[in-house]
Amino acid sequence: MLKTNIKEIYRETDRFMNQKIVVSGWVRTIRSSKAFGFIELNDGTFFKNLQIVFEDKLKNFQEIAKLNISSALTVEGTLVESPGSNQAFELKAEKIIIEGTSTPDYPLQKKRHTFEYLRTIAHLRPRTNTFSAVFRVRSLAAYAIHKFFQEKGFVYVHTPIITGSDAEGAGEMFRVTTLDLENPPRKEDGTIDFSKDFFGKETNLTVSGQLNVETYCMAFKNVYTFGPTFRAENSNTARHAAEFWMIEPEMAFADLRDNMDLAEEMLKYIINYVFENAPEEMDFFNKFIDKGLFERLENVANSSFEHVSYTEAIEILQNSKESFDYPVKWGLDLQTEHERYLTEKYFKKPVFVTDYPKDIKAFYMRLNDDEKTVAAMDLLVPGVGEIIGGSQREERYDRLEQRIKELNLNMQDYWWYLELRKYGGVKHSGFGLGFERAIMYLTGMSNIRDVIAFPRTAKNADF
RNA sequence: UCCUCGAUAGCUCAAUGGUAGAGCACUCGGCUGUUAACCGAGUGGUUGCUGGUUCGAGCCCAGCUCGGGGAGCCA
Repeated sequence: MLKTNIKEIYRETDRFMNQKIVVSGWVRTIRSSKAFGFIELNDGTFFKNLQIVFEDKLKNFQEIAKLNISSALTVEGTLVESPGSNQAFELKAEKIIIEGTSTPDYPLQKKRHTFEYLRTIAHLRPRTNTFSAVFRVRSLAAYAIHKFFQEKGFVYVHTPIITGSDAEGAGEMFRVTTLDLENPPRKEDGTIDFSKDFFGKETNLTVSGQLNVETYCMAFKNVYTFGPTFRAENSNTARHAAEFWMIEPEMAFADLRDNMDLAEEMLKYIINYVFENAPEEMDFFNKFIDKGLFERLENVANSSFEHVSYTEAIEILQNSKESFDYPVKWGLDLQTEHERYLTEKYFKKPVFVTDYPKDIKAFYMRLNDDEKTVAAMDLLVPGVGEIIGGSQREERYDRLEQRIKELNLNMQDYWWYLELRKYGGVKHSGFGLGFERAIMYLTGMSNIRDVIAFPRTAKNADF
């Protein structure tokens, strides 16, 4: 008797055909008549189910026929060719052991549910086809990212989750404190005395590992972080979460062009890896979630990404016949409608927009020779929008110091960041990839809440 | 946070200001190859919350809560 899982049966069918096997899994649906019935069994190892045929010669036939959905079973039997048209093989049951029962009020029907409803049962939704596919792809994509960087010799750095500085002003932060909020210690002037707090200073959850990872970049040359990130923005969109995962590579001796090449190579690598390792899941997305998915991803995997400077992008937008709600003018940031036009209508593929005006970008980005723009890049992709944001970093001590002053940031907070420029500072570049946005792009899922297991968004931290 | 649409049975949705309905799920019965199985019968409701208008409110008005879509912030 061969104990196996359903993935193996699909992948190595010949090895199991006409053999006695044992599988354990959960009931997705039961169809029964007087003397026989069919069970769709899913054991979690594979997207597809295994059809079980059971007949009334089983001692517990009546009991099996009445099982509720999601009951857990161990089935012994022989794998045989199936006369049905929807599956090549099926398991003819000789013994069925009920491992765990379910009840009639099981909230998941055999019918389609809305994603909104499934969010209210986040503990059960991984049992649905869609979430089974999304979260297997998510796992594979995470592995592909590590594989990609490790194969290139990048060192994985775990940057801190709790931070003592407002790293880059990248957004509102979540406070970390052990102070009694009802009655916090106060200084003589009435303000809260954070020297009494756990760390002896104000601390928050990180909004980016970038500044920390740059320190390891100057020691290991090529590094990356991959971890949770927190933004306390009151964002109510399908693309924002308060807790999300971000990949941030950083390369020494690399300019903006090297940076973009890495981003492009990485995205293509992930796409190819997922296609190779989750073909059934990708098929499902293409059929039921986003009918243009294959075409789009194949287009991306097989073509070169576009490159356009911010200044050129402004000209393209100004010369277009589109009527935009927001003004297009050099110096103003691109609006979502502008980004969509560029990537979805004009280029119809991923496009890097580079060299933005310095006033709309972060302090650490390298000032270009024109003194007006910085070596920044955003990667825009059809359907999702901005998926990557990166830059070549300002490696010149005096320039960086000047930018910190100009923006009225506290120089003291950046002393160690500045010292990287003092002791063998070299040109270096990096970017941030929003992991959930990458998963949305890979699967065609349109809401970030449906590509992260337990989404944390404004007014929602259930489960 | 702003704009906009919405909230009715377990789920997905109907219902001119005048008796709250369907499909699916569920329960019972039938069915010897099903594929969201099929056929018959049955159970199931404080119409999101609070207040108002009206002889009468699921429907009209106000506020609130939550959700969808769009925008801002960004990844």
